Amino acid sequence: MEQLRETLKGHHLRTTTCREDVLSTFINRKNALSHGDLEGALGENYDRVTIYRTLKTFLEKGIIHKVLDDEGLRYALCSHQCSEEKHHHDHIHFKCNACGKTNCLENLRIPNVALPSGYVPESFNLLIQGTCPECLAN
Amino acid sequence: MEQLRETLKGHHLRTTTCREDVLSTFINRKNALSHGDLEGALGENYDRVTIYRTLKTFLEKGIIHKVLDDEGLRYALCSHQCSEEKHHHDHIHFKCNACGKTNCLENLRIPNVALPSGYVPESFNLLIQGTCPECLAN
DNA sequence: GTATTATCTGCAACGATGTTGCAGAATATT
DNA sequence: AATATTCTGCAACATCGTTGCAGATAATAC
Repeated sequence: MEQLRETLKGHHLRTTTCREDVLSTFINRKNALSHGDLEGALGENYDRVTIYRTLKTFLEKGIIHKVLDDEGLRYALCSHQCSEEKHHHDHIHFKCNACGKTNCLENLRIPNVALPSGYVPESFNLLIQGTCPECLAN
Repeated sequence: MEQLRETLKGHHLRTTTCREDVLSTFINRKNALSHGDLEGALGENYDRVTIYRTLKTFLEKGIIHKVLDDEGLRYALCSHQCSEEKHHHDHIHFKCNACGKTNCLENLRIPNVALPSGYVPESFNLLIQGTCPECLAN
């Protein structure tokens, strides 16, 4: 509760109930969420547009980042502290084909790739699909 | 021309002018294309819906595969021979932030990633963003 | 070459997704 | 408590993607 406010203040955002609720939804569910997921969870309390704008704001402020899989666009919390100025961009995301959930594997580094000459890389984004530990156990 | 027909026949598809045109657009432009790109190129000749269905069919038959970047969904030719039964899934895509084009780096392998225990990977998809050789030269 | 069958295409309508402008509401500041 | 700032909800719109159906086209059989 109090922590949510801290996060918002730390990114120079006013604390509103919508922002608190969106943020806590990201924290409670641990996987990446689409706009639709959030609308499903909070849609009765807030307007679709407000949720879109909240996501956009969180993106710009570096609170969340985009996650892409074969189904489309989702968002996940940035655990490395990102800010408006400096985004930490390299991510590995794992999507489970059984439960459909996608999450961010925080502590892994993407190994170096030997690109053909002339290609100058700036950011890397690796999506691995397979089976997650929870689904493997069942 | 003749080659297009061969490709279509090889995937058990009827040769229609729309399919030939979509396929040759993929071959001529070498980068990944969105539905909008194809609509821009062929939209005066074919209905939007037909282009959507052509893409869907090509996907199912393993002629093209999805390419995702931060802007959305595109498609690129499968150069490794994919079929309806067996798709070759591991890809490295490079998106140039200068010209905006995305293409598939065919001959690279994605290096192994040491996943936490319990994660069973099936396919890998790496998106690298940066500057491409053409834009670097200019 | 013509008839038959299977498939593809265009049209219309619809649903989902995402954006913009603006007035009123809520927050932070004094 | 008053003010300035910024958020939110509403309405309207633009884009993207899907479905049903009738007519057109391609492959097959004759």
